[in-house]
Amino acid sequence: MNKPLLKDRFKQATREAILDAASEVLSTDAGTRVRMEDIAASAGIAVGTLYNYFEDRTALVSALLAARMQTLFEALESAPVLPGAASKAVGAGFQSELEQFVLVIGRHFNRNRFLFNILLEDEQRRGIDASAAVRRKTASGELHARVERMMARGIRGRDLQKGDPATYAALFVGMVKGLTVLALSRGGDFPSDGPREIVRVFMSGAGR
Amino acid sequence: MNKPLLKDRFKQATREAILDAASEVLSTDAGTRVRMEDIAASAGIAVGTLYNYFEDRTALVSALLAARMQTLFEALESAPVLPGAASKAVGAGFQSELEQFVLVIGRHFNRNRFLFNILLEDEQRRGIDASAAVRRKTASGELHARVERMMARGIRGRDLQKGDPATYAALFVGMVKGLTVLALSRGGDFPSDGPREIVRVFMSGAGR
Amino acid sequence: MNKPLLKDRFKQATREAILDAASEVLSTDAGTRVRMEDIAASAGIAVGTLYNYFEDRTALVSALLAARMQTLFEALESAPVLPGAASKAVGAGFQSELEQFVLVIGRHFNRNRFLFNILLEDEQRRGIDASAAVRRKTASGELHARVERMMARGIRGRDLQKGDPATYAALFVGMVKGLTVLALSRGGDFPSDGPREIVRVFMSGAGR
Amino acid sequence: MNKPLLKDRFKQATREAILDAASEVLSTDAGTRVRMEDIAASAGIAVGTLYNYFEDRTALVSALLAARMQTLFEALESAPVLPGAASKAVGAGFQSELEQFVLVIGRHFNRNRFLFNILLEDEQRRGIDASAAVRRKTASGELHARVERMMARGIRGRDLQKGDPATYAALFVGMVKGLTVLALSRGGDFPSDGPREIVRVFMSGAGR
DNA sequence: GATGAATGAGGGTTCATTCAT
DNA sequence: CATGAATGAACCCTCATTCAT
Repeated sequence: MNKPLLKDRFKQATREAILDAASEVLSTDAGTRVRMEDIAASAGIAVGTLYNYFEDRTALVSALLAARMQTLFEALESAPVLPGAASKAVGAGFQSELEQFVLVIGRHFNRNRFLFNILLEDEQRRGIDASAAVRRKTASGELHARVERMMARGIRGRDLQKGDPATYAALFVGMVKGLTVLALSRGGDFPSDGPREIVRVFMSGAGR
Repeated sequence: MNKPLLKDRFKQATREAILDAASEVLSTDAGTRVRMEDIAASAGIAVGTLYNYFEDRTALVSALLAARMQTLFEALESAPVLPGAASKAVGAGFQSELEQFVLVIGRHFNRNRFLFNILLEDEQRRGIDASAAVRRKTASGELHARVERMMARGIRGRDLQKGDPATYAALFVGMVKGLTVLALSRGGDFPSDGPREIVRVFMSGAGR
Repeated sequence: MNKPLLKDRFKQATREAILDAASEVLSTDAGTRVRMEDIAASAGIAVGTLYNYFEDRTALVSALLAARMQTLFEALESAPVLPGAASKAVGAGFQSELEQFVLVIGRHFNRNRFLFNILLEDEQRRGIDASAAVRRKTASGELHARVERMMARGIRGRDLQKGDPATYAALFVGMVKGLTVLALSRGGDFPSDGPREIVRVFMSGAGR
Repeated sequence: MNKPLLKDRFKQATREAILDAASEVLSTDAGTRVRMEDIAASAGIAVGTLYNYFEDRTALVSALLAARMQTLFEALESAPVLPGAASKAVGAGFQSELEQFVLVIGRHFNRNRFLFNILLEDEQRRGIDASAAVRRKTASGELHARVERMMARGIRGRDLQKGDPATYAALFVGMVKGLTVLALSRGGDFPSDGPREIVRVFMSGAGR
């Protein structure tokens, strides 16, 4: 009998519907503190129901963030090597990896504008408890850690000049965010040539 | 008669004292919602008095942001050319300008951690009304505009490769923010070699 | 055909199981607000089912109280005369009756601690509508009425001095409750020598 | 300058006005859970104001109870010896003390019907944490302790037969409550001959 | 009839803003 | 002009009750 299974599936679906609704409201009313009632309305359910799926407001927001980051991480994981990336040019592999990374993130941001808001909130909160353990748990902390590993690999593989991987990661992620902010402020999507631009500047510089 | 002048001066001083207090609590209790009462307490005055100087909470925060950005802009304006910057190397002038820029911003962030939080909030709100006019009025918008002008100059002066000045600005500012976030998360100050690192990567790239 | 009879019997059994469960949680979590869900969980059924057996929360609690009082009243009714009570001493019969009464009540309280809580709630509600008719319907009102009849009998039978039977009843019941509260506060049972003590003081006084 | 003093006095007066209002509502809507909004309305102030004087709902109710018990205890303390109490009859002093005690309590209950409700709530809560330390802190616990001391004194002074002072106290307080409940149910005041009746029965018994 | 998720009115609490002193 | 208590709209959360399965 698979009844319980079906139920679980339904429950899971509802959870996700709620998260989608929350995402929706968070994207629309960016910057304003979103009320539980709005999330419920957006999901087409009653306030009380929210509490059948999430302990409280904080739990809901955390779950939303975690879910979206989870998706992002999976996308990053399964990113196919860029066509033509298996080029012979020195460092082509690493550059492709970086471009792929930015591409996936850009796409993700396009679909989850709210994510950006949450991520920023996340960073603000950083000041409060900045222990490494806590940092790792935050979404942006985890993202940073991944990039840092990539950078360390780049250094080891002689694709990058020697330097602090964390600093490289910070600069690189900063560029991605910078371009995202620009896109947001222009009301458009993350530009399609963004990945190439970022990687070009990051690897070879903007100077002549 | 200069009485009104004195009064105005006093009034101005009080305004600034309030802004300092607000800055203080906003930096300290970053991430937690700061109440008007907290700001008043930090300034050593009564809540009601706040409203004699600022229309409402939003006005106060905006004024704080504007004041600090004003200071920042003045500092950027009056930034002395770096010693030895008048070097003969091609592009040295532009690079110095960039380094100087980052240096001043870094210093500023060290003194106004709260600024970072506010700036982030600022960006979040962007989504709501992203018209260029509005954008220009926001603090980070103005900052971006300045950098964009710098980049345009760099392109014209052949210090930078051809490209979209806004994009260059976004990447550059992004790097600065990235390093700031890293510093915050490490609980330290903006690194003293930050300016050089950023400009190096931005101009020449991190690749080999 | 006796099917409906069986059904009724089953229904009655379920009702009682629910009341037992309610009694259980009300005794355990005395003082804390007991939720319908708690009662259902304790009974091992679903919340919705509760409403198949009782109109609403109030009805359930009332039924519980009524059932237990019913049991108490039956126990009082069928109380066997105390062994050796048929003594020759003047008033021995009446005293025995009182002792028996307290004994049965004490036993009952030991098994239904919750009862005490409910009874107290009951009294609180008294203030709202204190008409005699209503009073008679409440559990403690009925209890009081019974004691009052006993006292009236005592007066007629010259076991008690002349006086207001209701007042005698109030004092007597008050003593029983007093000893119960003491037992509860000590975390123990109603003391086995309680009946004798109460009747001794009530009949002969504590003075020398 | 006595301004702060005046202010404190005003603040204190407001606190008491709030407590009076709460008392009023608690007496009127006996048995129903009283809402903060009702207390505020009854006090003629806004909800928010309540929180300027009391931490939260619990604090308010506790303060009310404590204040009223405080008044009661002071009344008990300062109770004048009953006229004619200095009689020569053996035990007259002790009996007077008891009567005086009941008289004061009865009067108090007449003015603070709500108190009764709270006290009962108090007892219900007893079951949860019945440690002696906690018990002493509750209002009814303190009342009981006082009576117990009186009883111990009575035993030592040979006014009472030997026995457990706590038990005597429980029986005595029970009688007082019993008579109070009777009065409440009749919608009247604590009877003026109540003290005499109670003490008569307690000391000499109701039997012939 | 049993189930338990959905409902939504209701209650406690917070805090930006006002205004009498 | 400063003060800070008063205000009350707004928000989060609970839980008795309903109803589709």
